Amino acid sequence: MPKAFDPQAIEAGWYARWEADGLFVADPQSDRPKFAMCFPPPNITGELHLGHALQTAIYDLIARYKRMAGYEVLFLPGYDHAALPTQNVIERQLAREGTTKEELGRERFDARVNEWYAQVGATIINQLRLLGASMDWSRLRFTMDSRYYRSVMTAFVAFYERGWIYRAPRIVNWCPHDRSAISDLEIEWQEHQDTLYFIKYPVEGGGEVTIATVRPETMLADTGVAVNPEDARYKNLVGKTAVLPLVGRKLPIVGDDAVEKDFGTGALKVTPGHDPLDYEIGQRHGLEIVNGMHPDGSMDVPDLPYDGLPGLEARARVVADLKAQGLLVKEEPYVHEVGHCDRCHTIIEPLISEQWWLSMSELRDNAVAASEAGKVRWHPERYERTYLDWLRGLRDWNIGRQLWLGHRVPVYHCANGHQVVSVEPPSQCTECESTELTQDTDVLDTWFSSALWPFATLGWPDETADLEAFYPTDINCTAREIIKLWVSRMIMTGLEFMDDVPFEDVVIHCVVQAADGRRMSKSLGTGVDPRDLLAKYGADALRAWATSVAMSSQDVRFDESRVEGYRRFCNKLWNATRLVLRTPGTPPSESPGTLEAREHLEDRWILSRLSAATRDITTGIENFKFQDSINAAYAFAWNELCDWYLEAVKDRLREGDSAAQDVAYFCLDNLFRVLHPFMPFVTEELWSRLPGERDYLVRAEWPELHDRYVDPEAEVEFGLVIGIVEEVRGHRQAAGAPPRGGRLQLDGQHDSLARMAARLAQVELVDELDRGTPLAVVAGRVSFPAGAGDAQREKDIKKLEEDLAKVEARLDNPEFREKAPAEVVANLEERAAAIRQALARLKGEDA
RNA sequence: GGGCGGCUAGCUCAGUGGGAGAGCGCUUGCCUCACACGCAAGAGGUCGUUGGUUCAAACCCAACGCCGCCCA
Repeated sequence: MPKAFDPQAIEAGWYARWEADGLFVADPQSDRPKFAMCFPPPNITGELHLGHALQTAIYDLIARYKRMAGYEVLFLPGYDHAALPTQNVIERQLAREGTTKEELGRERFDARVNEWYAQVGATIINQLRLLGASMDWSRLRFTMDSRYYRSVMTAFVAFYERGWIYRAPRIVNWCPHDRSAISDLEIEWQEHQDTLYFIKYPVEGGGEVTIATVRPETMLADTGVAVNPEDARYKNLVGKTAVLPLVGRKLPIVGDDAVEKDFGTGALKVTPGHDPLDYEIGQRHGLEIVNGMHPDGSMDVPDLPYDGLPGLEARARVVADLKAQGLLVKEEPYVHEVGHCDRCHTIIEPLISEQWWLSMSELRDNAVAASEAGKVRWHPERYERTYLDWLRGLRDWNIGRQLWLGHRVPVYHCANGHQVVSVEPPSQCTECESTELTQDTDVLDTWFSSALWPFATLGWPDETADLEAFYPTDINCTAREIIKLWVSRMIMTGLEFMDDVPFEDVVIHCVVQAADGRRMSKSLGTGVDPRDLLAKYGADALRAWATSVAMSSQDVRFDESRVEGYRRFCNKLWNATRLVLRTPGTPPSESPGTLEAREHLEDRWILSRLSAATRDITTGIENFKFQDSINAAYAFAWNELCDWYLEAVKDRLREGDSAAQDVAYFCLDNLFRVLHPFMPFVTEELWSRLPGERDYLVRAEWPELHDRYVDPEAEVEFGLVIGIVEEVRGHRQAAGAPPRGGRLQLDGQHDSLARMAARLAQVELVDELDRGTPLAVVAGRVSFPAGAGDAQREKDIKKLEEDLAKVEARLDNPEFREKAPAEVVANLEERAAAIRQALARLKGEDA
């Protein structure tokens, strides 16, 4: 067995064996209780990032734990076509090649997309394997698979037939680069240094009104002017008509409460075609809607010199012309938030557009009711409120996108203007029997298809065995920002089509930031590639780190040294196993387990600690407090098993003592089991090296809590041994004595413990100290030949005296004695006594 | 403007009412026949500020300050 742990040497081999032996394939017919999770499908835009690694680690730890705990586990993988981002990636590639999708045409573009799917899909799958994700690859799903496609179409048609899908013109967020509507959840707000322009609009019958705007080019589509009816400055203008400069259009002046008196001049130009608030004002006052923009963001103002100009150029021309006409009153610097497409970073233009909408009223109400009935539990709980607040204010969902990539809306238009909606392409119009049918060119918002993920992946709308066995799934784990985009929508569609919530627990994990607190992103150069970390530290270390931070109450800054720490932990496990394995003689045939005849204190102690650790690790996972689990396992393995137990039994092991072997193997066996969900590779490897017939650790049983090994007496006694050893070492080092040697005098009360301590501390036991300066320790006195630690003793005495003063001050307070619980008072008194005793020994008085 | 989270050791973070913790880093001594990816011993913190509740506050309440996220 090599001296050091090398993750690269073992990881690929184990994953291949697990997969080849079908350990992750779920059986819907199994008698075991079912446990299912559908992995959130990563976007097929490229490689997985550190956030995916963290999420995968959480999912997989739960999957592996449940598998060991006796469940039939389905952990279903897949990926998402992510229409808008993927189209962006491919368009960028085409641009580098000097072409465009329009030049390519639909058909060749589709071929190109399919190539991309194959390539990136393979990359994603490979990365999930490298992380050790125990996914059922036989059930791999892609949102563009033909089966999945049919699920999406079926859902659309079902909604349509309920009358919830309709087409209507509304203000939407338009990305001029992608030439598509996007969701308001896909907008990034950035602060811009802009200019606020003050422009005079003449009023018919004399006078003028000055408005303020940061987007003067949109004035070309103005259809009104609005003022607050309470505003004394403008009261007399309401009902009059302004004349739009540069255009000459007549603009009714209306009074509307939505106008802020304090902004700009208090008078607002109203552009219902290009601003959501203006749209509402326009609706209230019956103002005309003018669309002044082409889909690519250039101006659509026929007969005006600005027609066809890109937005910013039009702005410059408009401003120059206004200035020339003396209508530009002034310009002021102005800082405000501007919306950008979160995929291509183009400035979003609100514009009026005809879109497909899904009515949310009933879906929303059902989802709210389900939540209020407690059918979904949130971890941490506070996210339930965030979710509900958003849900209650939910408006109809724009499900249409004007993209080339995605699920085409299953709406077919016939030559006579009829509309047929059908899962399969119809051969003729249902109304006029025309066979000239063309499919609507819109595709669906990607979230429409991913909203169906927990049941479409299981075969819906067919009544499959998987659906029967595994729906509803159990847990969904994701980042905050996905709650609205995805989690809420899965809950709504699950209730609608499956009549049940898609999962019972929602686990929200933290977001990993760069070390300097900035967002991790490739474009900022702040990203960390998980593959580099895997190469340096191994999958186990990366996963252990991920699970230790995932449930932090706020986002965490990435700290590579913590990943490195877990690699060292793997190495520690490796070497602890080496130590036990080199034990001579035949290992106990029935190990682990025949541990009833325990004579040695250290055996009783470590088994008691093992029981406590197992309990902490198990409850940590059950309560989604993964950091508690990994911390408990780490502390047990390193600070108890390695630092104390193995040190204490080294001699026994060397002599082939079968009880010590038995306990040591039992502890390692159990430790590898409870660590397996966190660090699957190294635990599988080491477990397989333990003696005896062994199947895979993947399907070994989760350990019981071993209550019979809980042994408070052993914990107290071994605690004393530890105390003596630490004190001896402390004094020895303070005295500048060599690491071994010195003398310890027995006190007659703790002699057997002192003997064990003397062995561990490598100090000589004597009946009577004869020279050197004696120093007191719990079980006697210790002395060292050279120097002796007077300075240390003085420090110790001082510290103890301070402690004692604090404790006594509290005990002297009559109110404390009166009102505090009796056990608290007793506990404090014990502490005071212990400190006094220690002081007495240190001062050389006999206690 | 509203909401949420955070402020604890040099760094990254645990810790929900009675003795301030971990990992890494730092100092010192050790290649002790599992491990130098190690062993041992240490140093280091008025728990953001100010009030309040309580016999007792890092923890509960209020206000404020700063950092971050979400929504408008």
